[in-house]
Amino acid sequence: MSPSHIALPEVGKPHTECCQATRQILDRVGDKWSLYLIATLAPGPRRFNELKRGIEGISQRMLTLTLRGLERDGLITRTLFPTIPPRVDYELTKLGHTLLKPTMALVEWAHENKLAIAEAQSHFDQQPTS
Amino acid sequence: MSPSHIALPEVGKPHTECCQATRQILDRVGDKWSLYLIATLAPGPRRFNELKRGIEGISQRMLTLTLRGLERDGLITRTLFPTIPPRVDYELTKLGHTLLKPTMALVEWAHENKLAIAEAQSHFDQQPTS
DNA sequence: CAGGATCCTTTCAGATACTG
DNA sequence: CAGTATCTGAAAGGATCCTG
Repeated sequence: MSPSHIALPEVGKPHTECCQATRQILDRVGDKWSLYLIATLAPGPRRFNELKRGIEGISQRMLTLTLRGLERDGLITRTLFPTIPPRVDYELTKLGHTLLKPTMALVEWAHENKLAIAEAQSHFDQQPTS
Repeated sequence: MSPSHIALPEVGKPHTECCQATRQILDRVGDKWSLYLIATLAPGPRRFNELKRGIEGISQRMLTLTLRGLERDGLITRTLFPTIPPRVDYELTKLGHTLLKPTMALVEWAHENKLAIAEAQSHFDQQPTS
């Protein structure tokens, strides 16, 4: 209910509500396959089996579920061509494209800092089990 | 024994590789509690029970695990004061602070588009089960 | 105070078989 | 081709008890 323009509150404030919207997005963007799909769809529309072949390792089930989730959030569209055999195109919506930008910012951050992170990890893992 | 490093099969697309490193980050940032912790730690160091009280709903177990993960990634530091009773301060590292910026971009995106998303969702949920 | 160890329930995700 | 339905093992996560 609070019309907060700041999504991440301070300690002590009931921030469950304002963070909830963000968590939804991050759950979506950060889940196992959504990012791959968004990236794969960035250049243009793709068909179901194109995606399945393009994203190796994804199961049919997870591809379907992830596509449904993205579609439900309005990030992609699903277009059915009632031909025989049927053809379905998936494509990023405008909303999906706007998500691309902040997502890529995070991608760049990850790329720029992955060495530092890997270093921190291996250093942490070498710590004696105190 | 098992392949400890993620070896995503070659797809022929360069973005696959960058997504793999990114997925690690997004897994971290997008998991259930990390964002709350990073946000809560943004203003300054906090103690264990401060965090526990400040982030309503988090269990002790998940707080500990999430803190360990963030520490392992070099995003926060853990400082033990060997007093009695003991005191532990958690604080964002420089790396952690740099993550704040791209994260906030995503947070803002989420905030700006949550209405559109909610709308898309309710519209999707009203679709006849065809 | 700041956790570690354990149990136990829920959820996730892969494999498989079937359909318009 | 583009899915749906079901089963099952794996993993996440909460609750609880115990410790330096």
